[in-house]
Amino acid sequence: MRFLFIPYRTYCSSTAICASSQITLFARMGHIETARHIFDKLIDRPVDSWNSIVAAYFQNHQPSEALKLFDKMPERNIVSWNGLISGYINNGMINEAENVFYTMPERNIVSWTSMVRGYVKEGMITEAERMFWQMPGSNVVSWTVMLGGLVQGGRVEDARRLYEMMPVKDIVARTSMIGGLCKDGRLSEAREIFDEMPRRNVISWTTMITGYVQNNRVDVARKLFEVMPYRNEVSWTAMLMGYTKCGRIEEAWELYQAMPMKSVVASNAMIIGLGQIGELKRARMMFDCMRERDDGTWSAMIKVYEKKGFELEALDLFSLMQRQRVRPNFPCMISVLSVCSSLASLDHGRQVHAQLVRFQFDVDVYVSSVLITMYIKCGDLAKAKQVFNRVPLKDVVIWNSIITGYAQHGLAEEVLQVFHEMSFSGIMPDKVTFVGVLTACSYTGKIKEGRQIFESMKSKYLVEPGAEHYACMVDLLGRAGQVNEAMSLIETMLVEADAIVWGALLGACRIHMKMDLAEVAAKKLLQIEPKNAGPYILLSNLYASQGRWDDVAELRKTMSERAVSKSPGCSWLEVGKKVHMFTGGDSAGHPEHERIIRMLEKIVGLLREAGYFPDGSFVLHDVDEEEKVQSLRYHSEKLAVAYGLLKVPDGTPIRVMKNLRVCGDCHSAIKLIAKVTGREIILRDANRFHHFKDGLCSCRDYW
DNA sequence: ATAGGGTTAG
Repeated sequence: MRFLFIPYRTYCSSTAICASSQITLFARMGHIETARHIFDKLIDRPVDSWNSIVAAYFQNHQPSEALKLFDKMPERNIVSWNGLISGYINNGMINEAENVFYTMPERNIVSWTSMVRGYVKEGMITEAERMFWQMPGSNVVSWTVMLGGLVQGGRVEDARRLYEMMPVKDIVARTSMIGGLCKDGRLSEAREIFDEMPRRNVISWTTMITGYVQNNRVDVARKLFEVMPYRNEVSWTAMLMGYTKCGRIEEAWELYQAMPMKSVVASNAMIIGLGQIGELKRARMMFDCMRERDDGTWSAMIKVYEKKGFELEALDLFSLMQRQRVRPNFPCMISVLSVCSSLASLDHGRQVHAQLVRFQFDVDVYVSSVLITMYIKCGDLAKAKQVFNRVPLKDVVIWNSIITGYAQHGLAEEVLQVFHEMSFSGIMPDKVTFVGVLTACSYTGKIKEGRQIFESMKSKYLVEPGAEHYACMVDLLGRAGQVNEAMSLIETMLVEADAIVWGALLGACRIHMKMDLAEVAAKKLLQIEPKNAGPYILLSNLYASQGRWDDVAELRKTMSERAVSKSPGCSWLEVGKKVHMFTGGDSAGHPEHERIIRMLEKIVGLLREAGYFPDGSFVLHDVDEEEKVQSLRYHSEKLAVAYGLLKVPDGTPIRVMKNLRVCGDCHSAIKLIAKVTGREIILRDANRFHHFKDGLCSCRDYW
C-alpha cells in the first residue's frame, strides 16, 4: 500500500513505464481499484499504460469494463489488439476473440498463436489445427501450443508426429511431450526424452514424477523426487498425491509433515486420503487447522463425509459453508446432491437445485442425472420427470436414471413407455437399462413382457445378459410362483450366479414356502456372503418353523463364530430442513419422545378398532428373534411415521426412509395408518419404495 | 505491454 503515497503528478513519461508495471502488479494481487487509481492519476498516458489497465480488467474477469477502456484509447498498437484477444480468451469468450482477430488492422505471430491457444482451451482442437496450419510463420511457442492442444485432446500419436517435425524443441516443448506420452502410458519413450534433455527445470522433473505416479510406479517417482536438484510446492504436492492415489496414506502423511511449505492443494489431497482410510477425525482436524482454504477444501471434506456415509455431517458443513458465504463449486454440489439422495432430503435437494440453476450448472448431463436420481430417491417423481424433460440432449445415462427411478417405485407402465420412447429416439439401451425394465416387470408381475424383453436383449439389442439380469428374471418367475422354473433358469446361466440371484430365489421360496429350494439358496448365500446376517436368520426361521431345532442351534453357533451381526435398524425423515433419525426401536433420544409415544399409542388404539393386532408371526421375514420379542410398535419405521403424523402438514405426503427392509408387521400397520388418518405415506426401504394410500401399498404386499 | 509446459475436487 506504500505505493499509494507516491506523488503521481510528478511522473513524466519515462517513469510512466514504472506506472504500467505497478498497474500490472496491483491487478495481479487483485487490487483492481488501486491499479485504476494509479492509472487515473497519470498525467501522461502512453499506450503501454492503457494496455496494462485493459489487461488488468481482463485479469479480474471484468471484460466489459476492459472493453470500455479499450474503446477510449487514443491510439492502439498491435500489442493492444493482441491483449484484447488474449483477454477474451482467458475469459472463455472465444467468439469475441475470433471477431477481433478477423477485424484487427494487422496480425502478427502472437495474434495467431493466441487464437490457436484459445481454440485449444475450448477443446476445439480441429479449429486450432486449421488456424495453426494457416499461420504465415511459426516459432517454438506456436509449435508448442499446438503440441499441447493435441496432447490435451488425447491425440498423443499425432502429438508425437508433430514433435518430430518441430525445427526447434525447447524445454517447454519437451516437457509437454513427456506429459503427453506419460498420459498414454508410454513411460519409456517419455523417459528417453527426459534423459536426453539438454536442460531440465522443476516443471520437467515434476512432469516426469507425475508420469510415474499416473502409471502406478510411485516408488520410481519417489526415487526421482529424491534426486531432483530443486523442489517447489507443486513437486512436493505431486509426490504426495502419488501416495494418496494408491492408498499409501501414512507415507503421504510423512511427506506432508516434511513439506517446507504446505500448499492448499496438498492439504486438500491429504483430507481426501485420510477420508479414504476412514480417518475422518484426522481429516476434519486438518480441515479445521488450515489457515487458508479454497473451494476444493470444502468439497474435499464434504465428499469425504458423503462417501463414508456421514450424511448429517456433510449437510452441516454445507450449511456452514453457506453461512460463511463460500460459493459452492461443482463437485461440492454433486456431493451434496448425493447426500440429499441417500437421506432423501427433499428440502436440501431443492435448495441445491436452485443454486445449480443460478450458477447454470443444471444443463450438464451429469448434473441432471444426479438431480433426477435425487428427486426419485426423495419420492418426488413429478419433479424428476420435469428435470428429465428439460435435458436437451438425452444420453443413455439420463434415460437410465428415469427408467431405474420409475422401476424402484414399481411404475411398470411408465417404465415400459419410457423404454419405448428411448428406443424410438435412437438411443441404444445398455445393461443398466435392462435391469430397470426387468425390475419393473417383476415388481408388477408382467411375466410375458419380461420374458420377451429378456429374449430381445441378446437378439435385438446385442446386450449379453449378466448375473443382475438373471436375478431380475428369477425374481419375476419366483414372484409368480414359478419357483422351479426360476431354479432351472439359474442352471442354464452362462455367468456364475451371484448373491443377488440366490437372494432373489430365496425371497421367492420364502413367500411360496418352498423349503427345499430355500435351503439350497440360503446355503449358497452363506458361501458367497458369510458376513451377511440376512440368510442366516431366514434359514434359521425356516428350520424353526419345521421344528428342526438342532439345525437352528448349529446355525446360531456358526453365526457367532463368524461374528455375524445384523446392522441395527434405523429410520429417518426430514422435517423443516432437519433430518430426524430414529434408531434401535426407541425414540428416547429424541427431544419430543413423549409426544411421539403418545401419538403411537393413539394410533395403535385406532388401528385396533380397525381390526389390527400386532403380528409377530413373520417368521419367514428376516426379522431377528430379539427384535420380534420387543414390542413391535417401537420399530423405528413406526416411530418415524408417528413423528411425521405430528409434524408434516396435512396434504403433504410423509416421506420416511429405512436402512433395512421394512418389517412385515410395520408394513401392514402403516397401510392401516394411511387408511385411518387419510394420509399418504411414502416409505423407502433398503430395496424399494412403498407408497401407502387408502390402506393399500404400491408393492402389492410383495417385497 | 501481448502467445507455451507440471499438482486437487463428480
